[in-house]
Amino acid sequence: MDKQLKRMATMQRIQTTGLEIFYQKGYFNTSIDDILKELSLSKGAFYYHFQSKEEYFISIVQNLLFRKVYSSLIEPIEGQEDPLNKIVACFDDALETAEHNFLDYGFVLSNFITEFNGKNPDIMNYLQDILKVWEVNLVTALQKGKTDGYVDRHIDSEAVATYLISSYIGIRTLMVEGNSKMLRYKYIQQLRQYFKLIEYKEPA
Amino acid sequence: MDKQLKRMATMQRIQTTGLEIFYQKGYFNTSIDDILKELSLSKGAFYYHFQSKEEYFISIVQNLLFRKVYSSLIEPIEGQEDPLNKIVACFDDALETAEHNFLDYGFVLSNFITEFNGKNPDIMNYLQDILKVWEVNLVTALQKGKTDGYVDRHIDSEAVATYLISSYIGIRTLMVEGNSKMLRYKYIQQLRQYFKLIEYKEPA
DNA sequence: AGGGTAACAGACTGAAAAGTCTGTTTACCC
DNA sequence: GGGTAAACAGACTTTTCAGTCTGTTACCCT
Repeated sequence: MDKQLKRMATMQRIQTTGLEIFYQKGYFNTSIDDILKELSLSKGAFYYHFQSKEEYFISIVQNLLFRKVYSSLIEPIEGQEDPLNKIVACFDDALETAEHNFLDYGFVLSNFITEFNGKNPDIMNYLQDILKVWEVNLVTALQKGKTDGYVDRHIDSEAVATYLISSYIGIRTLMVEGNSKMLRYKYIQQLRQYFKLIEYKEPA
Repeated sequence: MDKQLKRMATMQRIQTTGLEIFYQKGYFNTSIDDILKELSLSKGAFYYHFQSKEEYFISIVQNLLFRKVYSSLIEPIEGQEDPLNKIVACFDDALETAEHNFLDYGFVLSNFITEFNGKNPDIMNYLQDILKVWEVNLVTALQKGKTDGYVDRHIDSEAVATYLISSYIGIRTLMVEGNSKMLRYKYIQQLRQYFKLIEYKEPA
């Protein structure tokens, strides 16, 4: 195989597996050996490609996590008509993947934010940047919804975006306890209710 | 000092400091030595009172965390008239203490749930029990609100309770990034909006 | 007052984990 | 096909940490 390609492939492999295990066990509770065992790879290989555990984790955040959050939670809404329904559909999709124990990257993100809060400001910045992109994009979608006649002009888009993200993070935290199907159903139900307040009303 | 009292006092001291440091640094990232250094106490003293780090943590959850969650988030609502306004006031209070970097126990709880998820089922049970008590109590308050004429009879109390807890946990996760005053304001604003849907409406 | 036990001190042990270093294999180039 | 550097293997070092163990102090009871 081409060496450049091989290098890329190996790094990808190490990062992908790392994200899964860091998510499952937490950063501080996961050893490099845990990941290498899963990969049947040696220490030498790892430290050939990455300088340290921290630099390795940051590369995962930037390369994998950011892109995944973008493609699963931002792109499906970006530039679309009818933002409210798109948001509901997008959140519901993400929660469904979470139900089947796959990675739900919005939650992975908030999980890491919780873990690194107050412990590693450097990593926190990278994580919060993703959160900001998400928030900015929701605000943009809501504003566009106003001009397109889908969203009530009087609402505070930033407040709504904040409320949306917080409720999403919260419901995913609750979903870890198991009864996730019911929780998802209840959550989406209440989200639709909430959106009734926000949607454009025909002027009387 | 009476020996029994001294024993209680020392254990309390160890537990209180432990909760603070575990919250700040995380369970897995905190060593017993960290806590003992803060207390100027020895290993011998610690292991005289507690069997292991795990048993120690569980005692903190049951003795301190449970009671604090109860007194800060459950008791203020329990049995009161006008549950919706009581809930807003209670959440606002808790978020205000969080702003000043004091311990907000609802968040401490969800923090630990995030940290122990998938890692320690035993501890998870103790944590989720607290969450259940919180939820049950909100449901009860909402139901009582229905009979007392404060809450719309058509709402799904369990769904609302779930939504409340999740949004609270979520907003606290977001508040770690600093701009907490604004976040709190936006959150409470949207919460009031949401409650307009739920409150009792005079029959036409 | 002094024996006994609870409460505590702190050195020690063993395991785990991040990172290093030296040696080996594999792929590319001439 | 042999030289070279990239890619990897794995033993080793150093630190950290949970838990142990032996010794010491403080308090209580008779």
